[in-house]
Amino acid sequence: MTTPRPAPATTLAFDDAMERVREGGGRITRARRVLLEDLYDVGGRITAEELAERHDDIDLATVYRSLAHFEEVGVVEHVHLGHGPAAYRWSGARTIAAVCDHCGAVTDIPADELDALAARLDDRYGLRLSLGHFALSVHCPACS
Amino acid sequence: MTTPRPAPATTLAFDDAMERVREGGGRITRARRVLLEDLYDVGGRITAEELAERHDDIDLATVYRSLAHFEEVGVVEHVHLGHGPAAYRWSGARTIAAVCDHCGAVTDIPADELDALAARLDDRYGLRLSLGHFALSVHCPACS
DNA sequence: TTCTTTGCAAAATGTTTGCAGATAC
DNA sequence: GTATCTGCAAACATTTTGCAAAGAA
Repeated sequence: MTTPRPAPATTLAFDDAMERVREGGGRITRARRVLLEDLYDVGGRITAEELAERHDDIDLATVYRSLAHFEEVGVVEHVHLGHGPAAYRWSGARTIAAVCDHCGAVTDIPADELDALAARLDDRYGLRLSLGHFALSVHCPACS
Repeated sequence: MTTPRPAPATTLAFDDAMERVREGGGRITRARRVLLEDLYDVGGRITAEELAERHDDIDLATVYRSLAHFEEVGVVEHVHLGHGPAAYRWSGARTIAAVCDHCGAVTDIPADELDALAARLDDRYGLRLSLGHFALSVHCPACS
């Protein structure tokens, strides 16, 4: 089989993110630059603790504070995957997490699978589905 | 004796739940009976801490352990509403929670709004959508 | 210089566990 | 009688906060 070319992982460029961090009233410190680079490079989801482990000159509290600032200016988002710590990733990915209730496996599914639901919720209840902060709970094939 | 209780919107009868608790290898203790009655009567979602507050002769640890046992035998289910504590409710309700990212307001929507999505996820990814343990993240009308 | 951010330690929050005594069966 | 359940206290996991020193603008 041919390996499909990966879709662009994000619509948010690295330099734009830096710009937003600055515009949000924040300073570009070494810790923030390093964390932002790492989040960008990782592409997928990562916990605050994992980030701190990868940069043992950056305190976990600093990681949390940086992530909070990044979220405020919209360059990262976090999701709660059931139990355990929150998972952070670079903004703009067009997938949402489906977490297996049983084994915890995370499957990413294209966000547009939810377009119909989103339209309906908006229509009938005035609710705007928020794709970033949201995980689906499922049973994966292996656990079904 | 069995206290007759008005039936809330669930497909699981109170006596059946008691039976399941017993069949699951569990004993019917005073704490369990009281908690089960309260969960049944409340109908909606409630946190472990709220349950403990309503019954100050029952320790919070006992509440958690009882809830865990109730979940094992399928008479209650819990959902993570974003931040904060998990919320428990009697099994069998056919609604799912939509939590406002911004203000935390919870709107219950009929579970069948998700039937189409569930069918599609099963079809395309082999994932079985799990309605119990699952909250949608939204912006409510007031916060939009 | 001035205001923000950092590291460290401590607190806050939500949940789980160990243990000795109480209770259901 | 005996295995399970309970209360209490302590541990645990994740996240937040206070504060003095370091760093960005």
